[in-house]
Amino acid sequence: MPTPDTPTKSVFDIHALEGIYLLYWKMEDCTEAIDIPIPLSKKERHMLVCLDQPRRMGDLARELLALPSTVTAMADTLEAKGLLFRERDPNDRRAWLLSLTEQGHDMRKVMASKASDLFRDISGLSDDELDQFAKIALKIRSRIMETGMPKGPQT
Amino acid sequence: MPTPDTPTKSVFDIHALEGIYLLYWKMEDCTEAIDIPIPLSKKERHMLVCLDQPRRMGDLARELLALPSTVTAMADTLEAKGLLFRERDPNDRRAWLLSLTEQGHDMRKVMASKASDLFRDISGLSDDELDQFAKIALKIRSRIMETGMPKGPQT
DNA sequence: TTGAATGGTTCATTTTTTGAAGTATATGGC
DNA sequence: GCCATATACTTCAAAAAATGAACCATTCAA
Repeated sequence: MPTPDTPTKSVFDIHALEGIYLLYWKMEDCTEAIDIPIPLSKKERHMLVCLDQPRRMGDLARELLALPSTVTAMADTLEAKGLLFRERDPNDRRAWLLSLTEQGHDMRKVMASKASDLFRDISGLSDDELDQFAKIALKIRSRIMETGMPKGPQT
Repeated sequence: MPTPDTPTKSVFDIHALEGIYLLYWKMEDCTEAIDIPIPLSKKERHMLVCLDQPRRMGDLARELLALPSTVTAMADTLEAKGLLFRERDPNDRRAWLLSLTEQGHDMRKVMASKASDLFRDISGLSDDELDQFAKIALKIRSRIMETGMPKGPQT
C-alpha cells in the first residue's frame, strides 16, 4: 500500500499551496451563502466583483478563464438583471466596455465587504499576519497584472 | 457614469483578496498546460493532488465543493484510468477510501512539484517573501482543517 | 485599398453538475 | 437484540455551464 507522499524539498511546498486552494474553496463556499437580492452563479459573482471599473469583455474573459462566448452569455444575464450595461469602447469600436449600474455597484460593495469579513474569519489570522499577507497578496496581484493575466482557454 | 469603487476601510481590502483570486486563476491556467500522459479535467487534477493519503469520498466532496455523486463520477474515471482504487474503510463499511495507485502517486508528485515551481514563477516573490507567505498559508490551512472544511453544496 | 487579425456574438454540441431515489451500513433508544 | 433514523455512497435522468465553429464589424498593416 502506498504511503503518504513525502514533501518535496522546494521552498514553497505543496502544503502551503494547498492552504491557498483551501482558502479559495472555503471562500467560494461561504460566499455562496451571502444573501443577495438577485441570485448569481459563482462566475457571475466573480465578474461583478471584477467590475470595479469598466472593463472590456475580452479582458474579463482572460481574467476569469472563460471563453468570449461564455462572457457574452454572462454579460447578457447580468445585463438582464439590471446589474451592468454595455458601452462601445471609444478607442476600439469593435469592443464593449462593461460597466456596473448603480444597483450593480451597490451589490458589488456589499459582496466585497462581506468577502473581506469572511476572509478574516476563515483565515483566523492576527492583525499583524493579515497585514503581512495582504502586502504579499497585493504584490502578487500587481505581478500577475503586469507579467501576464491568465491566457484563458484557447479556441 | 459610475466611478471606480473606493476601497473599504477594512484591514484586508478587496484588492488583496483579488490577488489571491488572480493567483488561483493563473495557477489553474498554467496547471492546464502541465503535460501529463493521461489527460485530466481540472477537478480531477485537484482530486489527485488531494490524495496524498487515502481519503474518504465524502471528505473529498466537501473539500472540493462537489456533491457525492460528482465525486463518484470522478473516482470512476480516475479508477478507469488506473490512477486510484477504492477500498472499504475498515472503520465504516459504508464508506470507501480512495487511494492512489503507484502510477497515481507518480503523477501526483510530478504535478505537485511543477505546481510549486509555477507558484514561484507566477508570484515573483523573493525567497524571503515566499517564506513568509508559505508560513501564513500553512497557518490558514490548519485553521481551515480544524475549524471547518467547506460544507460543500447542500442537497 | 485590401487582406489578415481582433473583439464580440450566435447557437448547436459536449461536458459537468445536480438532485431525487435507491442500497448498504451504522447508530441510538428501547 | 430490534427498530427507526441517519449516514456513505451510487445511479441515472434532467439541468446548467462551457466549448468551439461560423459569423459580423472594426481595426491594422502592407
